[in-house]
Amino acid sequence: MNDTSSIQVIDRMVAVLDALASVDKASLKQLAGMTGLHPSTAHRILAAVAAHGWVVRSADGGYQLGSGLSRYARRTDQQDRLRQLALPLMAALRDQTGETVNLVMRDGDEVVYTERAVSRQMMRVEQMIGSRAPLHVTAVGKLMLADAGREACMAYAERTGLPGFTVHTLTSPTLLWQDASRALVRGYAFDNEEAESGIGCIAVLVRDSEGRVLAGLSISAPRERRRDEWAGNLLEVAGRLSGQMG
Amino acid sequence: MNDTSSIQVIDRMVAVLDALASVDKASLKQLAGMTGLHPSTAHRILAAVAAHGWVVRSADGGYQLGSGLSRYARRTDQQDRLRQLALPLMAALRDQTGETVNLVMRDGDEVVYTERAVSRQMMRVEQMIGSRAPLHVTAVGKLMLADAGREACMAYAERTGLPGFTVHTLTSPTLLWQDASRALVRGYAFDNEEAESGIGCIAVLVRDSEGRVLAGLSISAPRERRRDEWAGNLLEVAGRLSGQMG
DNA sequence: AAATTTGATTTCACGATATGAAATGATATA
DNA sequence: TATATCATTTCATATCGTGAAATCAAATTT
Repeated sequence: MNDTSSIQVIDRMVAVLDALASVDKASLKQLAGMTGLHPSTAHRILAAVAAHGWVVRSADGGYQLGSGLSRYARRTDQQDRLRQLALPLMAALRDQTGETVNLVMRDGDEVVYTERAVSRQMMRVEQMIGSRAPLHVTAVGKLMLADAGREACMAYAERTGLPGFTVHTLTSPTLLWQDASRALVRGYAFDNEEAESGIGCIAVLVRDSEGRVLAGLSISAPRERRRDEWAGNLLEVAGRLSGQMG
Repeated sequence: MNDTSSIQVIDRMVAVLDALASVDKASLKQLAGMTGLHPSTAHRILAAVAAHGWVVRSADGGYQLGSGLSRYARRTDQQDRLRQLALPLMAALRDQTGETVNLVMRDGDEVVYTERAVSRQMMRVEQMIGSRAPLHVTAVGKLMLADAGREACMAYAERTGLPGFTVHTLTSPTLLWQDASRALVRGYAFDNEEAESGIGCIAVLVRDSEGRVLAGLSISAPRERRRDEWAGNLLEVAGRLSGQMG
């Protein structure tokens, strides 16, 4: 890893930590050798990161990665784990319904399509992974707005002005809140051609064990092929995911 | 967190990452405010860590912790998770057998007692958490030696000289290898007063899904109370733990 | 549209700070 | 005991990170 950024010490520190991650445990000399750093420099860097619990020293003086690093990983690890756990379940859901299944996460005032299992039919709905959409035009987004509460939802409406995408887009704050809050209570939300004409969705939220929203799960299909019964399947998968996430 | 180590930038970087970890997402100005750093400094530090994937920028320019950090956390997180998962199972095992159950990890040429469920009987075996013992005098240690292979076991024997702790300690390299390798095949190992007179153990290994050894699980009891049947219980718990560890 | 504000980013001269050679300590090895 | 090996500390030096200020980019107001 010879990436170089603007701060030398940080690059070197990353090199040391990477070296340490690749071997579980190492002596100062080994680490200095692996990174090409002067032992004195490696020592100083290790002492600095050790002071923050990022590395610990075992009885024989060897260095190991410490538990202090896990506080940063929790969130991102959780997302990776969720993705991994979700993928097979999403594929199964795609096979049951024949339609595209999306795993969607929130970023600011948008949802991001994070993972998907694409329908195998000729006519199908397909979002690019990484693509984005405003909260109020997607089924998942509406659930997330509702979950954030009336106040936050209204603030969102004011902030964005609820731009219309189709004639069906909910562009009135009160209508949006009504629709969203009802969906939240019900447990699943619809998108009736609110983002794109001819396309309909059903979505549910995936939560962690403390009830915090991690992501949304949705099925996107041509409007006339969408079946309301799929809500049940979605809820079951979401429940299973919630259970599997610590 | 005003810990100060020997390297200023690293302290500041930790402060920035901690701030970021506490809020999920933040702007440059917010982070500079939270850490008391000059925006310019915060910006440079963020750019440096971003170059290594430690933080990422979302669509609206906000900073978030990135997945680049998870590579460091995997190992230590795994240990924490194992401990958490093991504790209730260990308590159940303690209640079934009435004896002390230990979760033991390897560190160099020693095993470390990491977690335990202590027997409630008047006469019981009790190791301090964090205490250590050489590999060849413990049941878990012998399994780990065998798992590392004949060569590594012999190297260990040469390196340490297999110091004797009791008259029962295996101080001959070939006897040690025989005993250990047989135990590995069988799936569980005994310690017949090899570490301390009057104390006997049974132990098994806990592995991850790829078969790597994560830890050992042992029951320690006064020699005459030890029951060979406990091996079955231990194996069942170890298997369940292996299954629950990704 | 133009003007204003706010925040992000870049620049740059300065001096604090990380550097690494060498000395010292601490342990293992012969 | 002597010798070697590795970890740690010291310290003079120049490098490297710093932060004030300038610039750039957007959002907001007039």
